[in-house]
Amino acid sequence: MAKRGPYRKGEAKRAEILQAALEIFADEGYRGTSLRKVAARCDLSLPGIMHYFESKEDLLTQVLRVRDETERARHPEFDLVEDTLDVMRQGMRTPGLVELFVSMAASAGDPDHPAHDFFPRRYEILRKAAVEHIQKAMDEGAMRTDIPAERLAVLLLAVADGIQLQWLADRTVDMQRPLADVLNLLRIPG
Amino acid sequence: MAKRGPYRKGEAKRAEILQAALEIFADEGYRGTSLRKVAARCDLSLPGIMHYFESKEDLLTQVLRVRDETERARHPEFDLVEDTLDVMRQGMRTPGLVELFVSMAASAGDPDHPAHDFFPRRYEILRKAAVEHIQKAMDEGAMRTDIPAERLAVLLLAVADGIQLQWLADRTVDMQRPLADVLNLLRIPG
DNA sequence: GTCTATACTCAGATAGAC
DNA sequence: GTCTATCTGAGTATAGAC
Repeated sequence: MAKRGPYRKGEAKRAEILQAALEIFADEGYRGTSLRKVAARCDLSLPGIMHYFESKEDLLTQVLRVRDETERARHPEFDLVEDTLDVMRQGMRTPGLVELFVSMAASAGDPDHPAHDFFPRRYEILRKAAVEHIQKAMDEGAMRTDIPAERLAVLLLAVADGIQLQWLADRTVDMQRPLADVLNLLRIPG
Repeated sequence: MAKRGPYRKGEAKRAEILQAALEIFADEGYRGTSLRKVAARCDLSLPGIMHYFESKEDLLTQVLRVRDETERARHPEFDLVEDTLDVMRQGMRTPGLVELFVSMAASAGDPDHPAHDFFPRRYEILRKAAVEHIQKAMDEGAMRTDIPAERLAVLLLAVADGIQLQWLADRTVDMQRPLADVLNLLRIPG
């Protein structure tokens, strides 16, 4: 399935553009970052970029995908607590990407938005992974079972997302604390 | 302090514009709603609107303010549980406003954004109100005290915001459940 | 003070040459 | 595969009528 010639180069360029976009949004924040800036960093014109992507929103959606994949690669085996906390730490280093994520989440409600499917899928994956680990903790008797694992997963994700919103407004809030707090509430004493 | 003549009319028009904007964003969603549409609904030209507001972002910030005030007016005396749940119900009826809120939260990180102060202030107010009620519940022995009220307030707000993000992606998720779940976790059994 | 008309700027998107 | 040139539509800025 190894591609040859121009195809290979195209894929590489596509990846380069996505990486450039990710860095620029990370560095300069979501607001006021245009595709022309991204183009400049790739030694390309705007149409040069549009050759590889259907639209700006399409490009940004794929930036989110790349970021997720990068994060996933950093965590070969998933650990509910440690990994979630690490994602927060990662976010604190790249506010622009958190802004991008939140902004896209707002627009992706529109069925015509290229990220319209991305978010539900993403939540489904995260929820499923969380449920697994919660269930395991329950089986081990380390976690209370009076609320079903599925509901706890939704709750945990909500805390993780919600604290990021507060953090965007006030960068002094502790992003890790609330997560630790809910987890403690769920832990069976002893 | 009653104003007269043109002043009065100006204030009225300003309010009318904000109301129109609120309705259009509520009805048609955040994405692809332009100020020209808002202008049309007010029988005004675009510059006519800009006479009253510094910029689009300024206008939208004030829409958020109006919405908050409307909500507050619906709840003369604040009740932590019931009111938060009611705000969720309100949001379910107006997804476009939730999108607007989230989108603004993303951009308002920029110090130059007109809503840059709005969000921290808002969170501070909500947190303070929440702390008060949590403290009262603690004093009454109805809520566990092993986590300080201030931290619980942050946690509760995070759940409320976070569940809205999940709901934007998948409108079948239960927005009230997670809130009810954390509150149950905090309640002292018996 | 209220508002329109006009014009300008900059973003993303598109056409077509090379 | 990439550019130049252009288009469209958004927000914005200014001049001036009423």
